[in-house]
Amino acid sequence: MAALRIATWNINSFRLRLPLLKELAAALDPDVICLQETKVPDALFPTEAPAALGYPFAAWRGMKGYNGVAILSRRPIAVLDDAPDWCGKSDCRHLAVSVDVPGGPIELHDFYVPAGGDIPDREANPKYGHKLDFIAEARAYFAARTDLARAVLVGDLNIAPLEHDVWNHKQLLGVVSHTPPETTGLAAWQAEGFVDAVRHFVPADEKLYTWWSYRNRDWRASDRGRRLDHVWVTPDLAGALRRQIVLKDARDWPQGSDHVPVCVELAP
DNA sequence: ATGGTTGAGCGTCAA
Repeated sequence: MAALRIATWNINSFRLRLPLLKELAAALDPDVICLQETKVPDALFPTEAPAALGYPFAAWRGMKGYNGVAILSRRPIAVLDDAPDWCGKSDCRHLAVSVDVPGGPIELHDFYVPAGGDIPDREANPKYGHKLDFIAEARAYFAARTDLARAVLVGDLNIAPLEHDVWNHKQLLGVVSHTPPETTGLAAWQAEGFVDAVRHFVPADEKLYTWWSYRNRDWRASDRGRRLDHVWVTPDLAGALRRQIVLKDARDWPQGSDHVPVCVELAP
């Protein structure tokens, strides 16, 4: 096959924004779509929807109210069920599949890392502690995966790791998503076997965001964004990277998510 | 420093 396009999007309610998935498919023509914050319990998942969109292979892991991940694919997938129950919470933040690709299967991980609350202090805010623990567990998991190859990791990692992944580095050093414990933790996780597929194309000194808060009156004018959504690949796939797309226009879709889709094309 | 907005699902909680 010529190319494999993998998109990731925090959809912030699968059922509410199901119509926008058609826009996403039209704009990016992805072979695989990884979603986060589906906010739909498995029993209520619209099981016919993925095929109707042109993605006959799909897997989902959801719960009531919060979290939830899903993967829609044009190519056959098989769920990999041997990953840990992260932080022992069974909270539907991770889904891993093997994607059937002519050059050999690709191991694909879809993550929704805890947002971590508002106060960057483990004692005052357990949600921040949970976030740091989650990152440490993920790092340890991939450190133990000495067999890892042809793998792609995507998702809303809820951390903007680089200085130019936020609109104001100094001002955000104390804001959850850009604090040093988070950014160093994420870098350590990535260093266990991945390269940043988007920064592979976009220089580190160039501002790049994937999320703009709902709380700004004019998100484009204020442009107080953060790069929270990521695509990583194992080094053996780095040479197969062809391009990246951050679909910024999706932030203006009617009743859109506060995150925009990120897409990477590979020639695996 | 604060508040600003959105979604799930009907209380507020989470983001």
